[in-house]
Amino acid sequence: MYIYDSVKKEKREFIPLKEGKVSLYVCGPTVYDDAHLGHAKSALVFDLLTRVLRANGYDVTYARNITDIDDKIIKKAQDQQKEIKEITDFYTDSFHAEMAALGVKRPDIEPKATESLEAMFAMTQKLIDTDHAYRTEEGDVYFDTASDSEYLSLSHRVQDEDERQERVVSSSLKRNPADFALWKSVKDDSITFDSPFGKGRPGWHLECSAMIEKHLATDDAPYAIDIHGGGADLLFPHHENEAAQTRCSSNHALANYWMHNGFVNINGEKMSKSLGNSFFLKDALKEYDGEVLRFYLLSTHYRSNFNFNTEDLSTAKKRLDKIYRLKKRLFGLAVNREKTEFQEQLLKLLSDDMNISAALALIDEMITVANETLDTAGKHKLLKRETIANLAYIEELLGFGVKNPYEYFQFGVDDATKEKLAALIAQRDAAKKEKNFEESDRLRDAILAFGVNLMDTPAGTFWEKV
RNA sequence: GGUGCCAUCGCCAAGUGGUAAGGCCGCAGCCUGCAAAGCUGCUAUCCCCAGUUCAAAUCUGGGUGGCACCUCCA
Repeated sequence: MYIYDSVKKEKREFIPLKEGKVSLYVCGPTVYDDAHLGHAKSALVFDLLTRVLRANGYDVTYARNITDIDDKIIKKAQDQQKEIKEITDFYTDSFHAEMAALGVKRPDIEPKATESLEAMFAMTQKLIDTDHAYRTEEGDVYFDTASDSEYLSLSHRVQDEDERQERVVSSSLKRNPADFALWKSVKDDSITFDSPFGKGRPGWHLECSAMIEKHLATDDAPYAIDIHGGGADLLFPHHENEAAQTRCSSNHALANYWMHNGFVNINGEKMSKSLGNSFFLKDALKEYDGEVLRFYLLSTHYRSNFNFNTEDLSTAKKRLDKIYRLKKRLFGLAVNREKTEFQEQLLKLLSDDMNISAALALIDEMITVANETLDTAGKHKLLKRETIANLAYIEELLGFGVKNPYEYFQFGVDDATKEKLAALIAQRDAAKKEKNFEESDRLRDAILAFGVNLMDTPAGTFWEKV
């Protein structure tokens, strides 16, 4: 297994801290709004990673947090006059539902900030005790970046001279502009949490470090966890700060490997609230099968920036369709788990920093060979058995082709339409039988008008939603 | 301004020193009553310039063009 380490900036052979085991932590969503395609990309990438690691025999513990304390959440709660929990539960539930639609498996651990406050207090206290953090007159607790000689070693940033020299600006009582909050004191009567440092809210960066210590870290290793992942934008400052907190409050560095997934843009532009081009998953899932979105978002290497557009999406669907059509040809035959050369090669390609393009090329090749053989020698027992095993392997490793192939091709078609189509097809079959091709072609046009494709096969006539 | 990433067929996209994967689109053909699906065949010398090398898309230097991050952000 090889992984590109985005901190060391090179592809490295993956060697776990503990033989046979992998601890993985990924920064999850802040649940104050609906998830967009970027959240989906990140979740999909690390879902694939865990599948590949497990296929390689590793015992993986995968944690992805839910940030349920945040100024934006609090603001929304205040605006809508709701309890903070009402907001976070709502968006957490929809996040889970949408991830399920994408075939993203639930992480083993899903820690929430609200359930990890004690761990955050402990870490903050430790940092204060060791002079890596300080309290201001206003009651805030800041991490003292100057106290960490390795600060910025993660993102390889060079601290600006002016920035370093800059003195405390107006309201802030920070010693250094780069210092970040571990605990933000809140004096008004808005939503706060009690802590040994007074009423307030925890800093965002603190949450991940504390959760990792609480749920995943092993003390006798040089790193708390094997792999830390997240979106490319999190490297600085979020991960930099996380790493600093952990380094200064424990006897280990945070993570041995760092993985950052590329961004999803819409028509060449970054998704953002201000541009008004955020593409929410809930909207995408109304129009497209979750598995099509999964296939599309995973079809480009995880580190590349991804330019979402509907043309490429439909191209991706056509590629996924091929898997399902082959599945249709073998529908009803007994599933088996026979090991094949193809499976070995597929895993090898995905184990090379998740080379999805090479993996998909291999799959297409397998499909073509299978179709070709089925065309010419329909009774090929061994090939059928192996192909079924290969498709099952693709389902497990990549999560592609997991649905019933007939239902897959009926996405978004209501029952009334299905009945109409069935009736029209029956009429057309009858006309064909009488060799009344004028009538059968007329009926075909009527069927195609429903936005479906028609295909005559030895097993009968079937339609597919285009 | 600082730091970093990228530039491969009409589109998407692998390959990172040994002579260009795959998908979509297109064209021709097989199959089909005709289609659809499936199959076969055809389609690029890798942004520009210079260099290193027996050999470069792949390394080095210089251009040009795009993008990201710089303390809200997957």
